Amino acid sequence: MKQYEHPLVEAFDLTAVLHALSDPYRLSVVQKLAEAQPQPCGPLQAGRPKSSVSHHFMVLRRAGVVRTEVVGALHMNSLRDTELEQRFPGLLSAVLKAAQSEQECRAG
Amino acid sequence: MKQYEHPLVEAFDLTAVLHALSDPYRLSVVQKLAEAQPQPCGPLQAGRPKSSVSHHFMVLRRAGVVRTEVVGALHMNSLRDTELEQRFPGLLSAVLKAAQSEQECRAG
DNA sequence: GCAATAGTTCGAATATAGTCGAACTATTGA
DNA sequence: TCAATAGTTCGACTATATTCGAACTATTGC
Repeated sequence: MKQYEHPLVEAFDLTAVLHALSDPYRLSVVQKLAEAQPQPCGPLQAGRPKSSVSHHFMVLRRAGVVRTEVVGALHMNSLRDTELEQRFPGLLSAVLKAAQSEQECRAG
Repeated sequence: MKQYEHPLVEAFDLTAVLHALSDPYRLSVVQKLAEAQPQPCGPLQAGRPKSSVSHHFMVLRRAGVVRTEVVGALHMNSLRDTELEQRFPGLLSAVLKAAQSEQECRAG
């Protein structure tokens, strides 16, 4: 039951966080995690091949956006929202609000 | 004195904005514009070749982060901060605060 | 132990981004 | 008109990201 490495809050890099959030699939994952935490990768696959999903989770983890805990056979993902809020106050919530308002705009 | 095209606020794309802000040089440009607006490209070059600077300003413009007005021989750049605030409230200010706090952290 | 499930890793292919010099356009000021 | 300045555009190159299938590891439940 080996666990993942996650960067410390002090080591968060703003451009890495912004880059992690700048991909549509990864942003959708973050939105879904914001609604229900933690979640394994499965329900977040959205039809992609597993290797692609795995890659995107790695990007999110390395940026400090997501924490993954291995629980039995499942890799449970959650947002590092309090840590992000501590390091970059207001950033994640602004992005989540923006993402939601954008979706509502597109919906009409 | 031909002017540039800029996307309408309604056409702003969140992932494009995040991507525009996720590059260290572009983020530094945004920070400098936040301190003094408008500014031509020259003082923001930071030692880069002009073609590279031009490319980054194009990315910022296309995302809606920056507006460029041609004034004589100068291309004056300013942040579209009120428009960004209107479309994605709190986003730009959170990014700017984060960028500044990160710099202060690194400085010690 | 064995099949099924969850997810990673590898490797190769493709796509997107960034970099830079050189040639170009537009404007200014002499 | 001419030289100088500001910035763009082009094209080639490099670097980084993304995608995907296939092989792999770990865990569960039977």
